[in-house]
Amino acid sequence: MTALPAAPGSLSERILFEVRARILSGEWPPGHRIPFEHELTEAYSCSRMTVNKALTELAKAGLIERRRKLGSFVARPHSQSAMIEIKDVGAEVAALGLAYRFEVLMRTTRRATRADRARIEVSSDQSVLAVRCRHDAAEAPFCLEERLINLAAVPEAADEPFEARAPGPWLLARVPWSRAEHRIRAEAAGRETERTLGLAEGAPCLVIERRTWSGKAPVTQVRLTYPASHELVARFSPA
Amino acid sequence: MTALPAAPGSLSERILFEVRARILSGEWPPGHRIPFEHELTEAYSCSRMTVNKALTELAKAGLIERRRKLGSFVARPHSQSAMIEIKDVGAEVAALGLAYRFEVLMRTTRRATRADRARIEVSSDQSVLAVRCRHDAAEAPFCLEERLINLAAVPEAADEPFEARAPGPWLLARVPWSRAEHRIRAEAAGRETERTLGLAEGAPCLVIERRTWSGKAPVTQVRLTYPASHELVARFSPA
DNA sequence: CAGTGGTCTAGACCACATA
DNA sequence: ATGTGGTCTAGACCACTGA
Repeated sequence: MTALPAAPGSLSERILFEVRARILSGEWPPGHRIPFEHELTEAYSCSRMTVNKALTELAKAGLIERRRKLGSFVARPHSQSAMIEIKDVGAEVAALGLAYRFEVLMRTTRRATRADRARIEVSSDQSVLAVRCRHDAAEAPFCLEERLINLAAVPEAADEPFEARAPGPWLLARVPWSRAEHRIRAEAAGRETERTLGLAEGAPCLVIERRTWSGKAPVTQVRLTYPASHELVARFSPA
Repeated sequence: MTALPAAPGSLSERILFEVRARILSGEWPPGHRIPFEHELTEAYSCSRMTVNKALTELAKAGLIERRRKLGSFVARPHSQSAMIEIKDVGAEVAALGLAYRFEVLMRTTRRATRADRARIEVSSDQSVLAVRCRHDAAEAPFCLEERLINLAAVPEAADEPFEARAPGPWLLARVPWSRAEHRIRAEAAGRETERTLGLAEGAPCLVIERRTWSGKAPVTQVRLTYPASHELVARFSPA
């Protein structure tokens, strides 16, 4: 085993970092059996719990696979997968260092139409609140938000004007969400979008749709439309 | 405390699930102090390590914040953030149940041009391999791949024809990556893209750019262009 | 059957932040 | 000074799985 750079904090973290470094550097390639727990216990002069904590975390991160009786093995990467973070629009603009504001363009309460029910899982006799917002960065249109809120799940929303806070953060502070589904795609701007965001005809837009549930109850569906200049960025390291 | 549904597996997992259920249900709202470790130790008749394991995981997932002397508190959600998974193109097509094939359209080795260096962090005297591929699903164009490979980091790539395996999986199996950066945006198709994917002029496309490093060395940069019909989908639950 | 990981215990010492 | 969490120990029992 070659020398390794110093590692941080606790002992179990150090073990985690050093094993991970050997995997990522290729010194321990996929399929390689890493030392048994009792061997690492000796190597680091510590108890098995400490080693186990590090290896359990590596296993949860998908870097190793553990098999009883056989040992722990460097995992073969299954998919070139990665994770990307999708932030709240206001926070996103603030992170860019730009002045943020939003304006509610439309706000209607209605029985769920057929189109609504395609967007959010409510029955036809339930009421939804439909909101359309424009988010601005540095006084320029930044994003169009089209949202449905299930009033059966969030009855207080019926009386909320969304003047101080945009619907997104308002809901976030109020309803604990347990599940979300995102869809991201490119789309040509429709007439409504062109007008609101000041785009040319058929300009490409980035569309993010998010549906949110609390337990089994659907809470909200939102469609965020950005001009093509907008980028989603994500940095990701394994584990 | 109200009754809770049965929970899985180990005791520490049960504790994790039950505390999380109370947070997600809103029974313990943001800012609420959850029981001290020694209280949960009593409630579950177990040792502190077992409780600590569950709470440490909740803290790492961002659901609670722990402060010495004060206790553990339900976190106020900072950003309406979520994670999305980006798979390998071949795996993606296979997951759709469609026949997959790919074709290498172009393959050139060259000293890094100015344009190359904007895409991947190499110096002007280093060589890169530029590859263009078309990925097909069910005999129809699915995705255009434009890739640069840093030959200083992956010299074997110079002699690889990418006939059996596409560059993505080939690299994945060969180079352990430690860091990746993704950018996702909408774009109007250029002339090259229109022709390769069979699109109309200026059709909106979803573009995913990924840069990958192994340690500090840049390995590859890839640009995947999809027609607008393509969607990225992600389901996400906290923790 | 033997050896691995999965989980838990009952204690311990320490750092840290409040009071 | 006190009480919390952060970490670790030195054992233990069990389940699984290959030989």
